[in-house]
Parts: sequence; C-alpha cells; structure tokens
Amino acid sequence: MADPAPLSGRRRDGRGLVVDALASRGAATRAELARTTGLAPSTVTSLVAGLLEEGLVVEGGEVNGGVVGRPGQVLKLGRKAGVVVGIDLGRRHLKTAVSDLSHGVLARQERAKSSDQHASEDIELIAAMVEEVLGAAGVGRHEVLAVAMGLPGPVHTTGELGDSTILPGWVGVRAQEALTEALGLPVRVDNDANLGALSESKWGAGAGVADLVYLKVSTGIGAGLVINGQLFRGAGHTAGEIGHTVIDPGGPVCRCGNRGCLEMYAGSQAILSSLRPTHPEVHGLARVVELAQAGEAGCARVIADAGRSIGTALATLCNIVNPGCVVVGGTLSLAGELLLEPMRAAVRRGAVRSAADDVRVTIASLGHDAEMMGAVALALENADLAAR
Amino acid sequence: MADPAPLSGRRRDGRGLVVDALASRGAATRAELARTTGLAPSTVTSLVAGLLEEGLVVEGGEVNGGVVGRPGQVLKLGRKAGVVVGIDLGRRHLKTAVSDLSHGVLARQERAKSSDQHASEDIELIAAMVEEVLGAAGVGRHEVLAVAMGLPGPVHTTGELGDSTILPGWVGVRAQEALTEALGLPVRVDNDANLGALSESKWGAGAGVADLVYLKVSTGIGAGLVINGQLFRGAGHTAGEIGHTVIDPGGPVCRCGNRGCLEMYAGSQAILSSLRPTHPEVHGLARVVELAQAGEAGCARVIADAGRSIGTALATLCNIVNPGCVVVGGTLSLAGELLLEPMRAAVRRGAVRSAADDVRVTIASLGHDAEMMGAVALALENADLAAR
DNA sequence: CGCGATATCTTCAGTATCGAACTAACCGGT
DNA sequence: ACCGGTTAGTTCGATACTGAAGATATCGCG
Repeated sequence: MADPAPLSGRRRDGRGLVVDALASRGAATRAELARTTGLAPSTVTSLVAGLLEEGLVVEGGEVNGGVVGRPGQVLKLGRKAGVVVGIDLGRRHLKTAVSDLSHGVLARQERAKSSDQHASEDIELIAAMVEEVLGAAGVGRHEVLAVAMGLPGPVHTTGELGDSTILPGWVGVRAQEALTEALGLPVRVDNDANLGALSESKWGAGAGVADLVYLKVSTGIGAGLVINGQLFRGAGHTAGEIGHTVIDPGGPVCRCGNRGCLEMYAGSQAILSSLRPTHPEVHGLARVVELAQAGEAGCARVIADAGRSIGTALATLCNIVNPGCVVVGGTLSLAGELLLEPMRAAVRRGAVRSAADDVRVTIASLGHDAEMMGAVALALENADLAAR
Repeated sequence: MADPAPLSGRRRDGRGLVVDALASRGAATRAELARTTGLAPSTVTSLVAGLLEEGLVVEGGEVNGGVVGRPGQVLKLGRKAGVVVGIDLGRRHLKTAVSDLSHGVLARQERAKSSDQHASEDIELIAAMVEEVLGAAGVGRHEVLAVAMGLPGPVHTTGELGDSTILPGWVGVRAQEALTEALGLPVRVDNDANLGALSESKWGAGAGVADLVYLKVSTGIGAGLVINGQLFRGAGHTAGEIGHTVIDPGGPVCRCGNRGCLEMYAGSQAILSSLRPTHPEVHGLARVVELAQAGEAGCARVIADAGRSIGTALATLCNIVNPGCVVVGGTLSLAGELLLEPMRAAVRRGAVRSAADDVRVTIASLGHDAEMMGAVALALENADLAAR
C-alpha cells in the first residue's frame, strides 16, 4: 500500500525544533522556546547551551520582562549562522533584501523596471541585484543559506507561473528552476500574496492570529491564506484566487471567461479607466491614492467603490474561511481608511453575522515591504538552518 | 507575556502518537505506524509490545501485503480498550451508533422525530437512545470513553448553536454542556457538515486527500473543510457557511438579510416550492430524488437546477480554497449524477481553470451515515485513549 | 528451487529528552 | 527590608527513543 499524505504529526529532533522556532519568531527566551516547541525547559537549556557554543545562537543582551516573575534571556540566531535573501518582483519594480536569521535586514535595494520584458532579462537583473545587495551587506555568497522570491500571479506546484496578465513575460516559465540555476543558490518561488500573508502573520499586523487572510490590492487582487499559523496553498497551490470571485453575474466579461469578477471592479485597470473621462492626467494607482488622501473627491470615490466591491467578495471569503483577521496590503492599501471603511461595511453587510463579528480588517503593518519580507520568511523556512 | 497560539509543533509521547494513529486509521501495521507517527520502527515495536500486553491493541490476524517484501501484521485497538458513541441529530431524525476504537460499529439505532420540539425534549430522547444502543451492543456506560454529536447549524466556540432555522428549538442552547450533563459522559458537539468532512476524509471518498471540502445538501447547504488532513473550523468555528454565498445580488431576499443566497436557490424550501404548482403531492426532498431517479422530468430538472446553483457557489469556494476533492453528501446527493453533473459543469464554468482542474467532485461514500460516522471520529479524537 | 530484491519487524547499546527538585530574578505589599 | 507570589533557568538521575545491524517473510526470475 502506498503510504498516504503524512496526516499525523511527524517528529523532529529538538535541535531542529529550537532553531526553527528561533528563525520563525526572530528572538525568544528559553522559556518561550520551551512553550512553542513543546520541549521540556531542561531540554531547551541543554540544546541552547550547545548552540551557543557553536555560535549559531547568540544572547541578545536585553531581557524580556513580563509583568511578574524573573525576566528571560533573549536569544536569537547569530549573524555567523548565515543569511537569507528575499526578492519581490512586481510589474514595475524589483526589491531585494539580505536578512540575518532573525529577520533583521542587513541591506536592501529597490529599482524600477519595465513591465513587459521577458523573464530571462528579469532574471539577469535579479542576479546582478543580488550580487550588489550582498556586497552592500558585506556578505559572501557562501553565507547565503536560501533565497526566495515572490511573483504576482499563481505559482503552481511545478514552480511555474500560471496565467497572469501582470507579468506576461514569465507565464509558463519554470521560475524556481530558472532562478536556482542563475543564482547557483537554493531558491523558492511563491505567489506574492502568499508571502505577504506569511510576513504579516509572523511579524506584522496578524502576529499571534492563527487564521488570517492577507489581501494584496495592487494591479490585481490576490489573497494569501494562513491557517493554523501555516501558509495554506491548496491542492494545486492556487488558493486565494479572490480576484475572480463573481460580484455580479450580469457584469462585464472578464478575461477569465466569467462575468462580473472582482478584478473588473477593483483592479487597477478598472479604477484608472473609471477616472479617465474626468481625470485624464492621472496614471498609476499610487497617484490616485495620493490625490484621494489630499482630498480629491473623485479619486476618493473610486477608492471607496473599490473597497465596497472588495468587501463584497471578502464577505463570501469570510463566510467560507471565517478568519480572525484580514490584513490589507498592496498599493491601494496606502489609502488607509478611505479603502477600509467601505470594505468593512460591505463585509458586515454581506457576511453572516458571526463571521463578520469574528474578523478584524486592518492595514498591513509591514506596508510595501510585506511581500519582500515574506520572501525572507519563506527563505528562512526553506533554509537548512541546523547545518553549522 | 501571554503565550500566543501554539504555532509550532507540539510534542507528544510515543505511546499517545501510536494510539492516536491507530484510532485515526482504524488498523495499521507497525511499519505504517512508524511512517505516520514519525517514530522509529524500533520504537513502534516496543510501544506496540506494551500495548499488546495491556490488551489495548490486538493483532488483526490478516497481513497487509504490498507488491513485494514481507507483509506486515495488522494491528487495531482492541474492543476492551473502550468504545465511543456518535450521534447525528437532524431536523426529523436521530441516529446513534456505538463504535469500537477502530470505527467498527457495534450497534446502531435510527428514529424519526418531530422537527420543532425544544432541545430539552430532544436531549431526553437522546439519553434514552444512547442507553438503548449501549444495551444492544452489550456495553456498559463505564466503557464509553467519549461521545460526540452533530447538529445542523453553526456551533460556536462556546458550544452554542447559532442561528439555525433547521433546529429552532436548539438556538442559543449550550448543547455541549447540556448533553454532557444529561449523559454524564464527556461530550463534544460540532456542525454536521464538519463531521461529514471528518469521516469522508478519514474513511470515505476523500481518504488520502489532504485538502477536501464536504458539502451537505439537505434542508440547508453547509460545507466542512479539511485542510492538511485536519478539520478546519475557523476563528469562530463557523467556517464553511457556503449556504449564504451570494449567487445573484439581484435575487430574492434571504433571512440572513442578503439577496440571492445559495439557499434561496438550492435549499429544500426553494426546491419544494418550485415544484408545488405542478407537483402539489410531493413533500420532502427524499421523494423528489426518488421521482427524479425514476425519470420524472420536473423533479430531475429542479435537482439539476440546484446542482447548477451549488456549483456556482462551489466555484468561488474552489477559487479561494483550491481543494483536491469535493465530497457531496446529504439527502440531495442520493440523486447522484443528476445533481453532480450540472454541479461539475458550473464549477468548470465559474472557477479559474487551474482550480477547476485540481478538484474532483464526487459522492459521499459513507452515504447517509457520513455525519454519524463523523461524530464517531470526533469522539475518537476527543477520547483519552491512552488511559487504561 | 535458490537467489536477489524488497519490505517488515526485532534486538541492543547509546543518547536525547524528561521530570522533579532546586536556584535565580523580579514584583508588590506591609 | 523582608516575604509570598510568580516566572526563568539549571542540575541530575531515570527513561523513552533512536540507529545500525540483523533476522524474517514474500515475490519474481532464471
């Protein structure tokens, strides 16, 4: 009998558990490590002693004082344990960061790029930028344990970018393979909304929430799902495709073949073209947000309209997933409450009472870096940290 | 600092892991146990030796032969390790089963009941039936390790039944507390679609699939989500509320305050009232299915229409959750392909390509017992099996 | 039929992990 | 300043678990 999916709890050795917990939390006391790993405090003590001796772990100096009781010694993974690289590739930008194993960014770079160039050109650019940013951080290639990159579009189980209008030059490219080869380092690739969900769940507005949804509202609209504290990708790694939720079955035809998809109402195309007649000089979502913030009524209105549409789709998602928190990121999220208030209203209106009551809708606290920091998080998960 | 949700892997002792794995799979060889628990084969050997001596585990006799290699000895939890009780409470029926710890049903009972009596009357009835079914199985109360019950409606974190038109007499009742007291046994209560998902995922049409959705299509329409092999309930335990997915924002007003909810198109009320003008003698969903199966065109048509509506909502769910499998149960599922074919077509039409390709839509293999067997499964999860 | 391939199960010495008891550090009240 | 309450971290003997090596069982093939 072929053995089925590993449904039950796999066992890991304590050393790995401790290192993984440290990588995930960034910093923790021995007591916290004992709680999150399930190991006995005494075991953590002896494991940490070994790790300290090896130099993998360093004492953070400060103590983490609660209200009562003895404060704990803060531990983190040391700089000499290695670094990871996170990359966020968007339609018109490219961001890279070198991070130590406690998600402290050592160096970062950001650069504009053309939206329609072929994957191979982008990859060349990425390779050069990684080299640069490593130089800026004063880190050698051999110290890099893992690299991860976020792409705007569905990344299938094969590591291939599925149908995406945002990055036409990458469709069908086996991104993971290609970049692994180009960099000569272990690379993982994932959808950018998934990565935003990861970072906001670990270190952002969703910290401590077991079940959350990250919404990326930029050119397209995508969702990343964290369930039980873990990123959930679905059977074919395309979970979170909220952009094609049908808002109105009699609406305009979408490229996906349906009518009235959310993207037809709240995608950047839709927002910009609804402004064109009266605001012909406005190009780009960022500018719309800027004007809305400055009090321009038309821009504020289209953002509110988008919020309402997104909220309508989000209501259905809340009915189905019942998350404790929705973290909103992406360019449009810079509009803050101008976007969120109508969104919340639409959720309250469209979701069943209890689901609407359970969910807290909030802005991404890592802002524009959520996706890049998520790439750092994914690289951390993928890195073989226990190696010395 | 209050410790956050247990995000990382909690550690269990080997004995518990083995017993839990056996309870979940029903029967397994030592080698399979080693794989699913992550323990070393040698550890499993010694743990099983202890359990055999205690009588908690028995050798099943047969061997589980693969294609090549030495076949393994099949083990299961012995009858003397105890039993659990599963209860399925519906609008007009009540089912109970006594099961050993390898989900072998020792005795079962089924009975019709009135739909509008108060919870206290139902509880009296349940208590009497549990007594009876234990007698029929030749089992004493002290041998019962745990009891679980499924209810048609959202069961909140508090153990209270939320808004439900199906069982008005139970709304607001703290079902778990009430039944625990009435039976004098540890009771867990959950939504019936969740329980169907549990049983179909463990022992039914979804066995081996990590991410699946169970759809219960009866009086109402509910979904249960299994994610990563585990039942997912959501932040407020109301995940899977697919019945109030908006199919058409211009549709008829639903009791939830929205327009065009799925239940307004595919709930039993909707189906029966659309038949009333031409088929005034048809009462009850089961009869509609029966007639449709016999070739009655009108009944077949309303079932197909319901399938199409359900498929439309299911498409949105597939976009968001991307499950590997959808298992369809409940009364209407007895119509088989008459229901499923239009459902599949609507999913293909409404979901993005990859999500539609990933999902297999199939009939519940445990049939009408899915919910009751799910209660058995939940009781098994809740039982303190390692005790002796 | 015997032999290699494959997979299950067992034995046993070595070690990782645990539990109980203890020390350490900090708070607040008297 | 002292003392009870509370949480963090350590020590050390007891034990549960592991890993490597080997025995056992079945299949398929020449």
